[in-house]
Amino acid sequence: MTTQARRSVTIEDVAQHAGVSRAAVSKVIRDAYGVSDEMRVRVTASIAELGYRPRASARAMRGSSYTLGFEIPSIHNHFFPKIITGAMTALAESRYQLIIAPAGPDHDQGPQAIEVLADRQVDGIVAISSRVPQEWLEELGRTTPLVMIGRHHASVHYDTLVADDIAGAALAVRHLYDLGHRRIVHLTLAEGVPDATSSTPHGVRALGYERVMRELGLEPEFLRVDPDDARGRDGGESQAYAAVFELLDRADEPVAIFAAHDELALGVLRAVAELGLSAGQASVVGYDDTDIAEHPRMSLTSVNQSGTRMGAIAVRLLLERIAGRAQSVHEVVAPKMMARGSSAAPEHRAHERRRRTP
Amino acid sequence: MTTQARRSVTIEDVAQHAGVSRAAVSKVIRDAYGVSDEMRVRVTASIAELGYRPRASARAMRGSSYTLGFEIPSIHNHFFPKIITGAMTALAESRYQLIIAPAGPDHDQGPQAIEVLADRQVDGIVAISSRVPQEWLEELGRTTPLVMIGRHHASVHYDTLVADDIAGAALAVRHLYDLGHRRIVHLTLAEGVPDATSSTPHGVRALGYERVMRELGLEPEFLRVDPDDARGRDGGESQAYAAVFELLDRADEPVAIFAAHDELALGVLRAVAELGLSAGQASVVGYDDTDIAEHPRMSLTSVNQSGTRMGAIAVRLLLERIAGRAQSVHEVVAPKMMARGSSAAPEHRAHERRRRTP
DNA sequence: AGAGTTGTGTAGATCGCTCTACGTCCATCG
DNA sequence: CGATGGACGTAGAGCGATCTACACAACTCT
Repeated sequence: MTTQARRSVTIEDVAQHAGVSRAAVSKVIRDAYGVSDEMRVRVTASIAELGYRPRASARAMRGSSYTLGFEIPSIHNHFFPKIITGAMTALAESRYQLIIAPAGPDHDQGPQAIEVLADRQVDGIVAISSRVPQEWLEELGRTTPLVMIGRHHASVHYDTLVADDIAGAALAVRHLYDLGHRRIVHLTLAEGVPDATSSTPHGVRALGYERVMRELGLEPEFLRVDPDDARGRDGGESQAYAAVFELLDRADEPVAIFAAHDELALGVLRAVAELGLSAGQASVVGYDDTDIAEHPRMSLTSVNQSGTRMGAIAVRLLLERIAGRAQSVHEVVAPKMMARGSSAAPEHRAHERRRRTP
Repeated sequence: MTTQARRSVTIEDVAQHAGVSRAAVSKVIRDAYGVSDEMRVRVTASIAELGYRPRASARAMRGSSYTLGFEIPSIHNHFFPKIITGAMTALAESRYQLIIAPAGPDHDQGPQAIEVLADRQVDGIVAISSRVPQEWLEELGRTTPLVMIGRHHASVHYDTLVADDIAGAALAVRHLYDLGHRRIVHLTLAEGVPDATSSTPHGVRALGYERVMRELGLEPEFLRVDPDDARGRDGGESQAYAAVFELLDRADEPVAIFAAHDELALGVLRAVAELGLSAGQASVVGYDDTDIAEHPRMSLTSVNQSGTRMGAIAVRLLLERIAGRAQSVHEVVAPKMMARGSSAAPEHRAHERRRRTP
């Protein structure tokens, strides 16, 4: 294990050490056709002895970089780590490595993080950001294998993977309805926020919410927050808190709140906690079933869209694409309801009319 | 904005379009010396018109890839995103991009994630994993700018950045002592787990704990968990839960538990919640002050080591290194106590001797 | 005026790998 | 026995950038 400090060991060094050509070494490390057993053994030994590691950037120039890139819109939303975990597990035995490019705090940096990956010549990209124009993605998908998570529209040049958000929203609303709630408010992103178009998870959840509410003969009631308002990099938790605090403070009857994702739901729970309301007085349902939801102190009812499975599927789709599949695929996974303590049968507040201000 | 689908636009295309040499274009994009205003304008225009983006892998072959790599040991520990956030903010105005390589679920993959970054020819690496041998890092630091977070030992070939874990542990213990607690248990990682040597955060916290306990005339009492036991990728939360459940179930007197990090503390809180104990009966202090600690439903007392600041400092150190600084630096940041509801003055349990089993 | 400076641009080598094309050896076959 | 074809290796071009020279003006000094 002689390691020379100055310049690190290249394929040339290995070739010389093994007494063969560069091409031969290349074949061995790529497990390509045309290598005898004897040669494979010899080269492998040299590689080990010299501690050689092929440089991804050099490989990327002609062949592949053996790297898959994941773009995640926010490093704070605990849902994304689930996807990554699923992806890493799926990738464990493969020769591919995974790197993550987080989108910057300025949310308009939609494509930027994805470009970072493309510039790095990754062999394929999984992206989640909903704030990226469709055409832009089509363009990218034309040259790079691409899987978009959370796009309800199928595409020609890239694969899409999405949870059935209509069904998920229905699960949430029905759960609350079955508990006995009749005032069910949907907390979601402000219109104008690019996420909220109909093809995005939030947009579709809102749609599903509205649809089920009407089916149930209830009047939809939206509460919208704009996470961009906050320079507070918390994904809307504090906006949700403020908006819901006001709403709940005003309300005298039981209210159920269906938040478009757990981050928002946490803000809701904060307001509920500060107002000292019970789950019956203010029921909360989140979306994503992030790790923390299950904690007994949180006990947040949430819709699970199995992030780990999505991560694994995304990887599978991407590898298929890289392997050559031409036509695009649109996969949909089914969500599950996770009922917990934050939602309960409606319970009327004591008659002393309480009102507080933050 | 004519974008040719087939082969993407290279520096050669830009050069031809602008009627200059490749070298000239290269100078412009690197903002290098020897470009006239007139040329800069012309080239910039061509770049914009063609939608040219330099490929990081090609750049990396001779120059730099303008990429910094962050290795994080676990995608689940909510402390690390804080560091990333700080780093991204610090990097916002620079030409450098940030990518993340998460360590795999198998914890022995210490160096692997770091190697992934090194193989990608990043210009510098910030790594957090404590499960990497010192010599290995020295070797790496010899060839690549490297900042290690959470290493208490200074090094010759890389910079180190650490919070004062002795002081942090003292803050935690003193806080509990001042509340009136006398039985203060330290929940930390099992010996044998590589993290727990004296140079790692957990090792040093344990050391600090022991030291302060003795100063206060109290007997240290360790409770150790081994996160590797769990194939449960939860960073020890479930082990912590199990261990503490048993301890608390047995105890009749108030117990204070100082957990080595918030992830463990959440497990403790889970046990506390299930046993229905008050903060006075079982006080909990965590470490890292992750986002969730501050939530009123959690209200976890925790030691804050300002992850965002650490991220920003790490970036600064790395950029200094890249710029040429030769001798290594060892920075220490001071922790802060965040007292919240999970810790309270000891309160004796009601006399009916309760005992439950999971 | 000749010799330095600057300032600006280009040519061409080079980074470390992969890939195509081709050469060689050897066994098999008509 | 020469042709055929498969197995195994090698040579050398090429990927897209950067970087080191160096050329050529246009100025500025003696």
